[in-house]
Amino acid sequence: MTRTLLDAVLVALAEPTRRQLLDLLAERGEASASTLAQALPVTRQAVVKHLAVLDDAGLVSSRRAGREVRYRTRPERLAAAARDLSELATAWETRLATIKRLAEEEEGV
Amino acid sequence: MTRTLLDAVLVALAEPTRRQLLDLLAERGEASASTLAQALPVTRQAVVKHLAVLDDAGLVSSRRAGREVRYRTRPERLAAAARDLSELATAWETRLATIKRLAEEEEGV
DNA sequence: ACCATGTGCAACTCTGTAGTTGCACACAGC
DNA sequence: GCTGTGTGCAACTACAGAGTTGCACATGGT
Repeated sequence: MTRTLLDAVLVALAEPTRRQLLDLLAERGEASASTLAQALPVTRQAVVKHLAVLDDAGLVSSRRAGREVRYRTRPERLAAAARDLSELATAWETRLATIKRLAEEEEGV
Repeated sequence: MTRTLLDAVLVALAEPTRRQLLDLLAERGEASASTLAQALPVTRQAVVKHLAVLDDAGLVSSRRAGREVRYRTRPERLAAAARDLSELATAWETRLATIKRLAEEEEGV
């Protein structure tokens, strides 16, 4: 189970500002913390912290380009998280179907 | 866009205790707050609050049975959230692919 | 060498919320 | 009727994290 990683993704996505950052990054392809901060009602430092959380969750990656650090999204990681949730949903459905079947059997006896 | 609903789901799932509650519910099919609290290191009241959050996100439903209230998971809502995230991932991928193509064209000039 | 811009680190404030306790009410069984 | 157990509501505590400010360091351009 990639349980710990999925947890990190969910925590990262639970924050509105972080989702906004991801939107901006998806839009621009690549951007620095300073540039992103200009488009948001928060300081650069706040943006840096959010990007760190997103990085821990694997949702963004960063590279140095001269004196600035550029971030970009990592769609595969989000896709993986989506798959994990989908699997979880399927597991629940199966469980509920089994319970329903058992209930009907008991009723039949 | 079911953006607001997806938000609620993400916030709900970001909490470890809430995910545990969902696990327990998926396991048992149906359970009351008091019963669930016995399996967790928190009080019934804490469980009730968490269940309220999960209910707001549409991840669980409840029904009265005599003097107790029984909760169960709603797999369709989780599945829907998974689909939304998947679509988002696809959108990012498309965007990145476009940017990459543009970069290569410019390089070609 | 100097200046402008971008980043990194640390300490601080403050709001949200997870969790608690205490008590009142509701229902099932005796 | 009384008593168990389960639920509902309200006030409170406490901690995590979102955001800030201030300053030091690094890099590119002139």
